[in-house]
Amino acid sequence: MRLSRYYAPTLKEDPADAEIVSHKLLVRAGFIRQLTSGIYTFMPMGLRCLNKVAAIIKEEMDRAGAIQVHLPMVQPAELWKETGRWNIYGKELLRFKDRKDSDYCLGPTHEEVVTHLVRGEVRSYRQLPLNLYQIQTKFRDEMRPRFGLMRCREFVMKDAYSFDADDTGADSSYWSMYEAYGRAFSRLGLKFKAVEADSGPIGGSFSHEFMVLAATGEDTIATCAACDYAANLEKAQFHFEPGVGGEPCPPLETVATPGTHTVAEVAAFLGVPAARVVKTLLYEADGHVVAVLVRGDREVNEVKLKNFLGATDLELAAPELVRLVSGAEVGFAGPLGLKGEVRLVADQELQGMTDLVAGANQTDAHVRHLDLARDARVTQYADLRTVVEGDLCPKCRTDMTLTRGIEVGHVFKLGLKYSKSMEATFLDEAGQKQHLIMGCYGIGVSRIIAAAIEQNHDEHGIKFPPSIAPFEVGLIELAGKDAAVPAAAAELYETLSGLGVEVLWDDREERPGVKFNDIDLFGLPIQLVIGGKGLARGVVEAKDRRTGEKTELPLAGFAGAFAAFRRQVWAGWGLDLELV
RNA sequence: CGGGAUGUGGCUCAGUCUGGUAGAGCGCCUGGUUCGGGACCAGGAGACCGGAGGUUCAAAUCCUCUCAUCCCGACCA
Repeated sequence: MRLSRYYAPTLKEDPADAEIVSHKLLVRAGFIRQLTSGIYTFMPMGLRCLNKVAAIIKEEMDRAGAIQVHLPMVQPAELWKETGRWNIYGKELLRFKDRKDSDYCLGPTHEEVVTHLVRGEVRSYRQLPLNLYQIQTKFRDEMRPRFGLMRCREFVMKDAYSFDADDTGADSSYWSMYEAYGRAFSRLGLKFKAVEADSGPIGGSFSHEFMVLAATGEDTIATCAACDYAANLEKAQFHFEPGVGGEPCPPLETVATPGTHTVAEVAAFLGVPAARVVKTLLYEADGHVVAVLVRGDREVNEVKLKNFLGATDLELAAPELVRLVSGAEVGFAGPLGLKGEVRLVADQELQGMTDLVAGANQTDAHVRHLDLARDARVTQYADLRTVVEGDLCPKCRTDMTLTRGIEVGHVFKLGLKYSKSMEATFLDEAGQKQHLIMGCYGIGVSRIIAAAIEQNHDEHGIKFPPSIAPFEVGLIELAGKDAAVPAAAAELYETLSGLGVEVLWDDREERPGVKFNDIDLFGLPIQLVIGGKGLARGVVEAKDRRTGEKTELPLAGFAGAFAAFRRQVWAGWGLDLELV
């Protein structure tokens, strides 16, 4: 492709509304333009990149035995009412009416549609297992779209849905997708990690997220350096050593602690470590008030709490409710003397602890010398806190570290949730009616582009892994007055095209600096520069965008020399040219 | 949905406090000189200052309403 005739307008300055590097670079390099909040146009370069990513994912899905379909983006409300999600999905589901005043929505996901499709056609266990996938534009009316392609309202996603006759089969479908995802992300040139994820209220099943490691990630993951344990912080467990138990302490007493609302303030005021302060949080779980106790230096993990309580709806109690239940301003709630039916649960670390400080359920007062076993009526102890750096790995008891990640894939064993609500059944070998066991598997195709850039860039621009770069080679011609150069560049372009290499040929009448900067910005993995001086010596300059290393390739026998250089560039990315 | 901020040529911004009829850099067009890491000179095009209403002799500037975008938070198959 001749750049002079292409459409890839670049910008010298960062766009004002971009915050993170991938967003800035995608706009500057002319890959995308925002149309409105969370909705982007893919320009030629961006589209090529998107297609590259999609093609690799498609190949790996096909290899894993999934079959491609294309499901409608516009979906009737009836299907969503069957599963109850029409009411529970919330505002993220963009709803509208057609001319006949019927309700519709734009598909944020396609469980209803595939299940509907399959229940009409699959009747026998002989037709199973079945795995259908699509690569499609989804729409979720996010409250706060942000970060360019990272969190859009309109985005491209690959979603697959498996249907199995029995649990063993469903597990096997799950792990087959898990493996396919690993292969796909490797081929995409990403540094990633599969982590255990919360399976939510669907229950009983399991789930993994595929995270691209990057400091700007929206998720935090806990990883073990020694073994393969890795989990989303929402889900992360740790090895717990029960304490030896506290010494007996003096009787409970109430002390005035005026104006001390936070744990830090209370600890400082009373001169005790934060770990000896009990943090009491009041939650509303499905309409019931629950008081949750954790050590003052810990954070409640709401996912763990929700799962422990078996609640579908969990949120921190509003200030008015806190005042009603504790009889005090926010900041002074404690385990003793809460009013009404309040369930009292505590983090396991507090079990057996004595001589603690806690809120007194009176404004401006706390209690000290609290012995939970002696003074309070804790219903249950459980792991309710969020993992922190240095907690021990639940598998091998090594220190864990916390890192940031971008979720680019999620595999999920759904079980019977949709097949039951939508009556998707088949006849088993015994002629018995059974519900299909489902799994769903998503990959954020457009988000992968942003993730790849977050992971691979420098001050000059993007560094694309060769497998997803819009073009593999950027060919810069530096003509000057030398009429021989354009001709040589044209010949080089033909040679490379003949080898099946995609080349973006900068044939513009621009100064060299402009060309170098644009090609760096685009992030094409291989740069070739042909100019008068090199041509006179019979060489082209080649640069590896990732490392910045330059070498010269002879024009005589160019194909061979290029092939070697190319293989080396791919290898630098951990990619095998022949396999991709 | 709460809190904060911003809307001025294609892009990045100044001007707003203290009203007097719009400016810079980049980009674009023409000509010339340049030509291996974002050139220089000369000339030029391009903005009803997000929108509506109001105050005033006079509004980008002050007031009211409204729309849009971004940031923080809550939320998140």
